[in-house]
Amino acid sequence: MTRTVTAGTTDGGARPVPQRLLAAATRLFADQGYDRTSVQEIVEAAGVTKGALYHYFGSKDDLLHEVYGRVLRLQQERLDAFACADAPVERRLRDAAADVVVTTIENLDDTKIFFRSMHHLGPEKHKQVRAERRRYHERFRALVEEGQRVGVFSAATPADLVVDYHFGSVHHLANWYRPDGALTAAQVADHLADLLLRALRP
Amino acid sequence: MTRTVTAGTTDGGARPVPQRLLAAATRLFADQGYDRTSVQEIVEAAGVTKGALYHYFGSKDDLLHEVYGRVLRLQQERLDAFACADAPVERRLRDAAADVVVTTIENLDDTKIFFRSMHHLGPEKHKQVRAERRRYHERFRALVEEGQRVGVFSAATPADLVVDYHFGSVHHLANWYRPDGALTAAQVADHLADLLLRALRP
Amino acid sequence: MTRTVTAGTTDGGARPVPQRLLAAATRLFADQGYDRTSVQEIVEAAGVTKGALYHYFGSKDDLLHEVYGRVLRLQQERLDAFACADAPVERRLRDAAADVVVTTIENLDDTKIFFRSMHHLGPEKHKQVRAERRRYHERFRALVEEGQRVGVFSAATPADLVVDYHFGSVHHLANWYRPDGALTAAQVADHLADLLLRALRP
Amino acid sequence: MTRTVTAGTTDGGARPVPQRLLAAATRLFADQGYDRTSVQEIVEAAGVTKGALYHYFGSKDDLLHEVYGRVLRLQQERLDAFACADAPVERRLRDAAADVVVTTIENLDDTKIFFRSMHHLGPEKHKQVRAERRRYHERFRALVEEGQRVGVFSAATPADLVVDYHFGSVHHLANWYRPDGALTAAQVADHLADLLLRALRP
DNA sequence: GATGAATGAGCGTTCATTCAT
DNA sequence: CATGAATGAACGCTCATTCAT
Repeated sequence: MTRTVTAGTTDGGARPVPQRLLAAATRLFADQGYDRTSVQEIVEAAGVTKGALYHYFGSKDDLLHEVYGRVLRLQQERLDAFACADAPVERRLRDAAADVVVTTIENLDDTKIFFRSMHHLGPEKHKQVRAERRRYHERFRALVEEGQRVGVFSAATPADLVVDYHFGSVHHLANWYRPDGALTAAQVADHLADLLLRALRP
Repeated sequence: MTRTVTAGTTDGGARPVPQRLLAAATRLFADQGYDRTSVQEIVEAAGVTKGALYHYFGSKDDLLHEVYGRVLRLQQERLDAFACADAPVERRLRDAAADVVVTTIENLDDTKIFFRSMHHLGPEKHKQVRAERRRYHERFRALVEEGQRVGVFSAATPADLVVDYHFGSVHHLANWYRPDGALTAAQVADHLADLLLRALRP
Repeated sequence: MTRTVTAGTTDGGARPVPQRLLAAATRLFADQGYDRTSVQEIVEAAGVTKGALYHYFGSKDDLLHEVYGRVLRLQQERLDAFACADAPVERRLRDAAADVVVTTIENLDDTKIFFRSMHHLGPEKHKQVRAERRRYHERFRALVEEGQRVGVFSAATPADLVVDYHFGSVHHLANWYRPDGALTAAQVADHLADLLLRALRP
Repeated sequence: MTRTVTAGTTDGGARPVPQRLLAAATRLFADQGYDRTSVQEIVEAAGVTKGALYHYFGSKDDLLHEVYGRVLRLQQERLDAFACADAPVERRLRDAAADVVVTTIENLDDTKIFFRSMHHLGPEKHKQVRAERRRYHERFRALVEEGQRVGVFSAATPADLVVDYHFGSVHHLANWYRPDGALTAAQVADHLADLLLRALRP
């Protein structure tokens, strides 16, 4: 029951309330988990009251759903761009595989939320997110299958499993990657894409 | 599925109370998440009362900690066995990589809990689990490094990253693997170990 | 169902805003009760915004008070007309008793609100309504007493009690009368007036 | 989800907690209405905490349901006793009609709640209460019909309507009867039963 | 060893009302 | 005239934990 947001606040150039709420919720959900984050904490972090939150969002669950919508839209768009590029399939897969790593690292909070809190969505929203996730998976799988068909990738492993293998490592980034660590996002992306392509060598 | 009776069973033939509680908690935590599972649900599922739970466990948190202890112990033991085996390093790594997949699938509930509920542990228990997890990671990494040193594995990718790559896919199993799906645990393990080894080909 | 336009209608042909609000509130209060009806629901049903409601009415409470005012005025007027008619007292009482039944059934929503929501009015409005109600009661009682005095009605029962006996059954209509039931409003009115007159036979 | 209450408190001879809660709720519901009475008020009046209330009752709604259960049971039992008595039908109806007045006056709070708050029950409980109420109505109607059949009562009015006529006045008692008024409960009962019987004279 | 009544703090949510525009 | 964002207080309810028995 998300209400459409048309205008923002005017007080002193601050970001509009719904965006402030979404940002606060994203950070808190990622840090503490969905269940451990109270609505009170969110509104305090955003500097508004509960009433304001429920003016823009139908429920705490809705807030989570919005986060999912944002990250799903972003990733799908980027994947589409790479998959449709005019390049050999091994190049397109490599670029897509590396890009999802970079994008994930740049939005680590969203990713943490994505994989840890999916089951907190109500059944209907859960189903919707799973469907969008599925589309994403299949787009990626199509690339792998294309490469296997034309013979540049080994067909020893089912394409589905290959996709889950790679996404597993992407998902796992939220568990170990630290921005102040030894590797930049681009370096990690390069290595992980490399591992995928090497694993697919015929 | 162990049936070892260690402490005072009162109602002849049933498993002792602490084990019944642990089993009930494991299933419920995996199905609904730690926060969504009430102590009341656990004791009802185990067929005891709250008093009994608090007799054996100091807190709900303790219950979770016990689950972690069990799975960590199990995985460490198995890895140690494979790592110390008398075989070429590529064989030892392959066996270890495949075994963690099988073990994970056989204990999917524990794995779900492991990755989704770590942040529910209190700080000191959290630290303890992370330390044990680290030891496990390093044991595995040592195998990769050994292979790289002796030249049977490519050294293009840092060993740490290789380990996280593989464990990412293992962790991800809880998100997609279904016992009634197309592939058996052994087949999945074979494929994933294969992908790892192929990615490491010099 | 009046279509009298008293104040600034803006959107050609629709009833003015205050009347739309009052009608919406009446229906909702009767269906769900005063407390279960939110101001938001009322304004949505009336097709206006909250600001508009608070422009015309001081509070939600005010809305309820208006409903009371309308029904009280209507019933008092009708009773006065029957009581002052030029006819024998038994005829006048009978007609008045039957008319209040018909009027009540024709405005069942108002009646539901009347008896269920009186205690939701603020103290001074409550007192005011009770006073008007009292006047109505006394007007009716006067008819009974008149008949008792002239001997056409039995004086075995105090007139006050007779009035409450009849009004009890009128009040109760909202609990059981259904427009699609076996009896028309007129038939019910006839029967109830009959019972009253028969009970008063000397 | 009412839990069965097996034992009470031991501190100082006070009534057990569930009974204290029920008594407090009854009084408050009658005085202020169901919606206007907060759970907080109830527990404060009963001298316990919310947790205690929810230990014994599944919901606020449950509390209301218990009140209904008590009054329905009581009235049905009394009606049954009078209806089955060994006496002419006019005597049995008169006694039953008078008794329900006395019982109602003695439990005016319950009656207020009964007629004003029925629609606050959830659909399932509502249906159940309506069914029990229906049984009561039919038992009473059977008495009227019996009298009409044997000719001691006029058959001019449908028996159903006669019953609603009388119950209307009983229901209405909560709106006007005051214990410190001019009439005792027995006197009011006598008069109202009288009116009913006189209305039914052939 | 085990019970279950009771606590107390906190939860997500609702809502009549206000007020700058 | 009318809007709708925002408030602030209250709501019904949950739950891990304690403790007298």
